[in-house]
Amino acid sequence: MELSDRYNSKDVEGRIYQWWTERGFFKAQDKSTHSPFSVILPPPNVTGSLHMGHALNHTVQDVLVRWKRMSGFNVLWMPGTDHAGIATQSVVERELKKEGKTRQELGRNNFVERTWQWKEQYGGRIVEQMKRLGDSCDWDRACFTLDEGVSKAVRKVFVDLYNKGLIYKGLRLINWSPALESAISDLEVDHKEIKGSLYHIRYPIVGGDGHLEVATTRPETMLGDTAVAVHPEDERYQTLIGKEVELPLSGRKIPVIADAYVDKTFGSGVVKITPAHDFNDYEVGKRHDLPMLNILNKDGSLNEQGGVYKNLKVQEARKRILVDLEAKGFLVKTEAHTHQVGHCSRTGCVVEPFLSEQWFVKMAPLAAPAKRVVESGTITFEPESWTKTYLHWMNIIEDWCISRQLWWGHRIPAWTCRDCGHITVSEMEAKSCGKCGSAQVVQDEDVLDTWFSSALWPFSTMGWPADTELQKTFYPSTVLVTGFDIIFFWVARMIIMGLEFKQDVPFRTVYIHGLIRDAQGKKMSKSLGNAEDPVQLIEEYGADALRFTLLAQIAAGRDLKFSVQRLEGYRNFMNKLWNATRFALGALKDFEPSSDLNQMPNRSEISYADQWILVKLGHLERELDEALKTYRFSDAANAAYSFVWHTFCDWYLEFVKPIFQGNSVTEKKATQLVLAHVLNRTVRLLHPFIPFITEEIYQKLPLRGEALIVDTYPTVKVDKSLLALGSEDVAEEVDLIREVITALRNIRGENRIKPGQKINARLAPLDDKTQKVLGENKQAIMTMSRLEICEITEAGNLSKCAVQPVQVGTMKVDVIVPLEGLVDIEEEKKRIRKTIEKLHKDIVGISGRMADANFMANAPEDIVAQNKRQLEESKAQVSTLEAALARLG
RNA sequence: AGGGAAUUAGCUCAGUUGGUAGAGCGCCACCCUUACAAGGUGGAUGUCGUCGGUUCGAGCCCGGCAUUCCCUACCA
Repeated sequence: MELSDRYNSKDVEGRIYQWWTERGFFKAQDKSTHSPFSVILPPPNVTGSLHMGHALNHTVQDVLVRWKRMSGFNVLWMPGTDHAGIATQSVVERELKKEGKTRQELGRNNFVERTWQWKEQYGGRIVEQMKRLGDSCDWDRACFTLDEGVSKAVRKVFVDLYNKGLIYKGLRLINWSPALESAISDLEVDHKEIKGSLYHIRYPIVGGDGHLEVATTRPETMLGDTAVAVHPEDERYQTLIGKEVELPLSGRKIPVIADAYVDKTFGSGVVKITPAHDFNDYEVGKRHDLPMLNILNKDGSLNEQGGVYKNLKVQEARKRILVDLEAKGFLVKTEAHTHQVGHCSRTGCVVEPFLSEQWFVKMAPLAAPAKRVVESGTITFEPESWTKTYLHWMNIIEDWCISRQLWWGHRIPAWTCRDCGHITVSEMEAKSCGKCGSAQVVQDEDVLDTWFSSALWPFSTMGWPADTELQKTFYPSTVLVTGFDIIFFWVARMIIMGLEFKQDVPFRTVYIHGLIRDAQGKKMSKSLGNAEDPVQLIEEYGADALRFTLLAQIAAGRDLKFSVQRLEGYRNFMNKLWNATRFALGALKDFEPSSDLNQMPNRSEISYADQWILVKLGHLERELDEALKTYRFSDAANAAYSFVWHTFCDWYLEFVKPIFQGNSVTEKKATQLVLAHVLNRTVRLLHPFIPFITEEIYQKLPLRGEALIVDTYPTVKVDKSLLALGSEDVAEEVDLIREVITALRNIRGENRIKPGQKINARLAPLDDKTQKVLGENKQAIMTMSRLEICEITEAGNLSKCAVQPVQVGTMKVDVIVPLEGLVDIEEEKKRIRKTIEKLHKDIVGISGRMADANFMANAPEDIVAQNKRQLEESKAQVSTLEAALARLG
């Protein structure tokens, strides 16, 4: 069983994942004596492919899920995919277009059938990509938002809300996407800054010879003007209020009204009012009972109200109207003007405010309880700062337009009676009118906003409205992990629906992570061409490396910049771990594990280094536990990284080498046992972060259970017997040894002594304890600093010597290297002077403080004592160094 | 306009209760030392944006300012 000297993720990941799946390790129990832990995966669009945002989002969830699974919880990670109304419909329409067909030609039923076929064929792609990343979801429970069960929930919710008067149909001004020929919600509108123009236009006053000058960015909407408005207190126009003006080009007469909405200082202080095509004007129109004149067709062209401009698209009509206005002398001037224009987040087209019959959810009564559960802390946001944003939004929430003029989605369960016009809303197909009994009923053509079904996801996936064991066990879920961009689309609406239909919140904690940006800090997007493909990166660097890169950088709700360079670094980390294992397995070749995995060595038999690594392992376990509990993933990842590389590899394995090469069988056996345990424990600790490599390693360990993924997660509280073998005191002693070795290496390095050249050293301990510790670790010091002779004795003559004082806790030693015949003395003088300078800086600072009566009077005793000690020691070290310097001549 | 966040080494960022600044990458020097050159050892680098306040003591707490970013809402 030879391991290659490079970790090759490609050989490992697919095989391991398949094995986990076959063994059913991801499965949740409907009912269990173990505490539940559940996470609902934000269902990605079936049309989608995995992007870096998913990679980050899923990695976080997988870490939590694996950590809890190993900690003995009954874990459910509920996966699924979203039908994504518009996105999916567009994909299929594009396909049809290639065949020269349209969905209208196909007809609704055939089109929907065709879309299902597309979903069956391609919809699984993103799921496969999720598996590449290592997502340990309970795949057998995977749902799709158009599944029969989920659809049933959707219909029930719709009907219930309708019966409660919380869903209504109404003629309203809504955001209309001409490209989709559908309504979209406020949230689906992106405001972009556009450099446009402000046109000043004359509206002649009826029965007078003057005119009013109106400023507008959208001259074409004047065809739909039903008034002009001035501020009620604007002196300039007092006499005109109540009079009429004539609409240029059409000659239609409209009133001059007064409304406080008008800003006297902007433009001319006169506003044209187009209630059917502007949200503010709509409100003004309602206040003044103005006619609402719709001038647009569904595709964004002008309708018959447009007169000679009929059938022209908005942009074209605008140009023609401007030409005509100019020709007839109505256009006063044109100013450059930048303003915000709404764009459809799906198609990018300019959104038109459009008067149309739509279905709405009345939000105010539903939002109130959803606000309270956050205010009261029943649901907490992590990081907490999002609470404010959430509450702010809930305060200004408007009714939610839920109907879409699409074919792909949940069709609205409402039937209109041809005879009496009554609307029958029903979970089952309505065969007759609920009022007059007529059989002439037709179902509403529209489908529901995709987010409507998403809002029910936390319980619709668990079998609701049926009363299932699954819901009893796992609802509410424990934590929801998502980006801030869908707090309002999704999180808020899930809270609302959960409270309304389950009488309980859908989750306890909302963990919000940031966005992934490129190395320059730009948002990753396909159109910018800077989007990294996670699947490609997994191919090249491995899923573990990618996961670790994301985890190491994720800081509470802040965006993170992704760079391949960093990914490479963590790929190297995987390799480091792999090679450490390779070494350890070599050292454990003749290791005979006891049948009892819990068998521990005797404390008296294990080495200093063994005790030290166990102490450090305990520290790591405490750090990881703390970090994971508080969602500090980067802290966790960094602690793990540092332990593996800088504690385990750099020091422990080096300390242990002489033992394995030595003659003491007892010592060797004890160290083997410790090494085997430490390695086992390390991969268990790292598994949630880097599941593949750790499972692969685990399967090769002499000490192991059946599968790492279901082994227990180590904490300082469980399996205490191993960690109890470490002693903090001994660990400090090993830290002294490390410092001594570092001092010797420093002397070598700075004096340019060749790594291969052995040198002699004198260690002058300044107390008995240090003397003993040095004596017992002499071999390690000699090996790791490449010494020929190592004397532990008093300092003696310092002539022609490099000197470095070392101190850890109360232990102190001067590290001395005779340099006779070795090096340029000047180099060593420089080195010593540098150290003295550093110490001097300390001394000046501390002496200043000690001389300050205020400090002495107010600072706590231990701080004063610490300063005092530090000062004395620094002074002592300086005098040693100065003596050495003097002897160097 | 309102709200939020950020400003620490060349770059990306940690720094959880105030007690003399850390990591990774990059950089410099030396080394293919039998786990790993995707490696080892050593080294250099910071008036912690700015001004003031609280404190014996501030990267951290408070206030002002500057710059940058994000969100929400909009001026026709």
